[in-house]
Amino acid sequence: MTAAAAEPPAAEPAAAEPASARVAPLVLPPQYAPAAVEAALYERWVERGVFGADADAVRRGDRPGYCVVIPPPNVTGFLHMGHAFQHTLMDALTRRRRMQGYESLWLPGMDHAGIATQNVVERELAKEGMSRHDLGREAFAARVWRWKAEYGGKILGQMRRLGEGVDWSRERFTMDAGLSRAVRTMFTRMYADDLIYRAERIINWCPRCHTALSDIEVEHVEEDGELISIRYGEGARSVVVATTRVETMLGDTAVAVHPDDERYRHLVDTTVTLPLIERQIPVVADAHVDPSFGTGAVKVTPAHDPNDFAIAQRHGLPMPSVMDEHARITVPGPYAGMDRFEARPAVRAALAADGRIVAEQRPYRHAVGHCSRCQTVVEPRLSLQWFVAVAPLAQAAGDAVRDGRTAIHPPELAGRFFAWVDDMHDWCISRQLWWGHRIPVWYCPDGHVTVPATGTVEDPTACATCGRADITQDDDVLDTWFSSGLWPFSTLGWPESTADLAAFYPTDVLVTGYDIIFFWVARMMMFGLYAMSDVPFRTVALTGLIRDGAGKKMSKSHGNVVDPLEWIDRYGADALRFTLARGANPGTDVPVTEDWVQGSRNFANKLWNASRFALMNGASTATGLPPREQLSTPDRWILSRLAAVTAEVDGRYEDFQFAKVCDALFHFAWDEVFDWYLELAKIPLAAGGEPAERTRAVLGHVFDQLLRLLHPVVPFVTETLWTALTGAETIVTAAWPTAADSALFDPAAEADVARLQILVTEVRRFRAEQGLRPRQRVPAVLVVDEPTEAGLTAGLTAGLSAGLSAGLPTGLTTYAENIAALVDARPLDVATEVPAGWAVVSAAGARLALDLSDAIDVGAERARLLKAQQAAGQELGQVSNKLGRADFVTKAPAAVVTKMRLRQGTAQAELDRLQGLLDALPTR
RNA sequence: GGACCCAUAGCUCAGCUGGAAGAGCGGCGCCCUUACAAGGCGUAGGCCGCAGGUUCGAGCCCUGCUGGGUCCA
Repeated sequence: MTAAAAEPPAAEPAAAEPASARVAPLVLPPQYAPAAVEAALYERWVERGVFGADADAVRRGDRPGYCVVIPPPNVTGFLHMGHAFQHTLMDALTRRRRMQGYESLWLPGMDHAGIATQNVVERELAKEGMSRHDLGREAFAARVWRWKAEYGGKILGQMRRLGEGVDWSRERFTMDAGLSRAVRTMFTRMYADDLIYRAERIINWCPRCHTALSDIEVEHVEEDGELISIRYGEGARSVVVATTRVETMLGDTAVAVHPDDERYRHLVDTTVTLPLIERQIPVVADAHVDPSFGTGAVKVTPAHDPNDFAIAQRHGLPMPSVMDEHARITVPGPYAGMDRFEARPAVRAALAADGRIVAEQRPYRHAVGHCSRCQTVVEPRLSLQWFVAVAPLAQAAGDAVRDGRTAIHPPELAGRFFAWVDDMHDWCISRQLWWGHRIPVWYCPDGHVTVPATGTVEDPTACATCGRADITQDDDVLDTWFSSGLWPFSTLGWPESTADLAAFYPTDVLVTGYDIIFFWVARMMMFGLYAMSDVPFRTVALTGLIRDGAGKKMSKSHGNVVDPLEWIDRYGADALRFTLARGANPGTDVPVTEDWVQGSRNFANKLWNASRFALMNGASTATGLPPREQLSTPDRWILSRLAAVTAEVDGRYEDFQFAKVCDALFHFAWDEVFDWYLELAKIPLAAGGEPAERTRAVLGHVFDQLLRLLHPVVPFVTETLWTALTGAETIVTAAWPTAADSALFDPAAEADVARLQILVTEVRRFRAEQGLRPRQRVPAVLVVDEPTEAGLTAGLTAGLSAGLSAGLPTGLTTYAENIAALVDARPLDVATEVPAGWAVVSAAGARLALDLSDAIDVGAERARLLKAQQAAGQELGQVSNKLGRADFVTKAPAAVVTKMRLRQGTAQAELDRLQGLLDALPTR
């Protein structure tokens, strides 16, 4: 990497001199070196505050507001490919809006990740031979804060590497004072509204983390287990039940059967003997038992299974716990103190010895819940916890989507959302941790509960019921998600009514993966609607999952995780971003491999070199576009195409079609601007004078607009090139191109260039098939039937506009020199007849003859023409067949029939053309 | 077990309300042409998973089947 690359050329006073006088200095090296410029560009953006959003500007009505909040990453986390993916999309959305003149706020921050962070710090302590209990609660919390200051939030630095245009002045953390106040406010308000309650329920317990987990913190994994069938009772008074967790039978308090099940009717309301324990337990009839599953009888362990708990509640059964917080057996006797996984075979052996086991199925595939933080098998456990009564909130969240206040993109994934909110269990929000927002509830020794009134900041000092001063606060903290759910408004200052809230709430878009729709969407929706009486975001844009090249989900367990930073190092942030955005079809998964990133890097480099060519040839935005009548056909063509692509890109952004945005820009840039317009521009640039000036202006305009259109996705390379082209400060706040200028649409120019492309392509193909070396120049003539203007030949040989043609399509004769250059023919002349022995290529209504010195491969050419003729004949046959059917002609829409007739004509003409070429082939 | 999504070129995916099968990468051939070999030019490759149905017409709509995937139990 050169010094020139490290110093972005933006500061050059490019526009100061007349464009014609500018001999562009070769400040740009022939290869783009992202690593040399990215960090400096990012620092400059932040220093200049280009990402800062001004709420007052929105309030004053200067600019509309636009806001995206980042679903807060975990303070212990690092940037993974999924982040890079979603953040790229959010960055593109907010950068485009910023360019469109919105006051665009992209708000960053992190959540405190209660379990994960506590685990990290506890591991640290363990290395010092300590536990958090040795430190005590306050010292432990202080230690976590210290850890955060030193090691936490690595991801924020990595976000800079990716080029994320976030407003760092608004960075938030869920444990900050402001957000903590939001949590306290939310809790107390919901408590007052009876939306939060405390109850003894079966919750998911992690025996390693020693805390309750919510349903979504449990991951179900298919595992090979065993299904053991056990006989309870004796003889006619016996029943067989099956279980995968034999040890829980120590806590059984009943056997349940379906009330209509004839097989067990005689047993209902009697008792059977529970083996090993030798306790009589009742047989109860419960309609929730599935008579077709297993034997139709189920053992009931109320304290260790949610379904059994429900049965026990309905039948007033006792609910003894048989395990402690470590999942060790507490039942007195031989198993006391055993871990559940030790007790399992021990209990099974004892049952076997007792002749109780009637069947064993092994392996038995079934889903086992694991702690999402430490992968320990979760134990359902009866305990006293705090819950959110979600029914009314979930209903409101569902309704907001149903009635369109929040749109889900793509719409077919809305079903996932409804499936979740329409069948949501109450949410367990208490956690037996020391890191998090402590539950704002106090108890007095008499058992009274004190919850501060909403809005009070101070902790209570006396029991609200009896006035006793010796009250103690609940030991537990709130689920991290309780604070993350407030994110879209707590970060904007809620519960204060701030300028930020007024300007930016509801936020515009939430970008997240369809796999975790319930995490973010459902909870933020519930809380936003409750606290703000409005949805937290207008739109939810769902992305797919990042997969590896083989289509496997990227995950640690698969061992296929790629660190995005590595690819940024190797190929640049823009290459990674472009790859991810280009794969982003709404709601579908994105496989990424290094090949793709390489391809994107190649594109950035191509853009770099094309821009470099333009700059070296004096491309400039200083003069603006010349008047239309001075523009050449290629000029008008590329401007027309630019207008069309601008419109397309704009439209695709509105539907979150990032893949199509990128694809449209990729093809426009490479296939049209770089491959054709630049080649066509070389002629007037070489000619100098007015044509060169005109071309410099058009080049300047096209690159200016193209770079702007690309900027939201590839910010670094576009910033570098655009500032070099325009001499302006930064592209970040440059105006977003609009397609409003439809005057630029020019179908005639597009048609002319299309014909030119067809002719050139045909000639190139012919040359290649004839074995001509790419740079081998051969004499050629454009064959015209009847030159009706005397100036034609003169005009062509001068390489300038003859402006007329006979037997040639408009514009083609004008660009004889272009054609000559494009097909490596030299010189290109004009004649009315094909010189004897020359080969002829005909296309787009023109004929071009090449002097191959009688050396053409007649056989090869004949074979190709025959093949082409066959294809054309097939087309003609199909179309004619269709047109020959009365059904089609009468029932198909007129437009389709017309189109079909047109195709028929085209096919016939093609056949004729090919026949002409065949006839003209030497017969040797 | 329940629900949803997917099946199109060797690979990964586009294909809008049904009216001539597309891209990227990879493959093959020729070129180091003064913007670019991270490049240029040309080119091959597809009973659109299977079986029915609707329609003048189906990659697209309907039914069933098979094979993948995801989420929830």
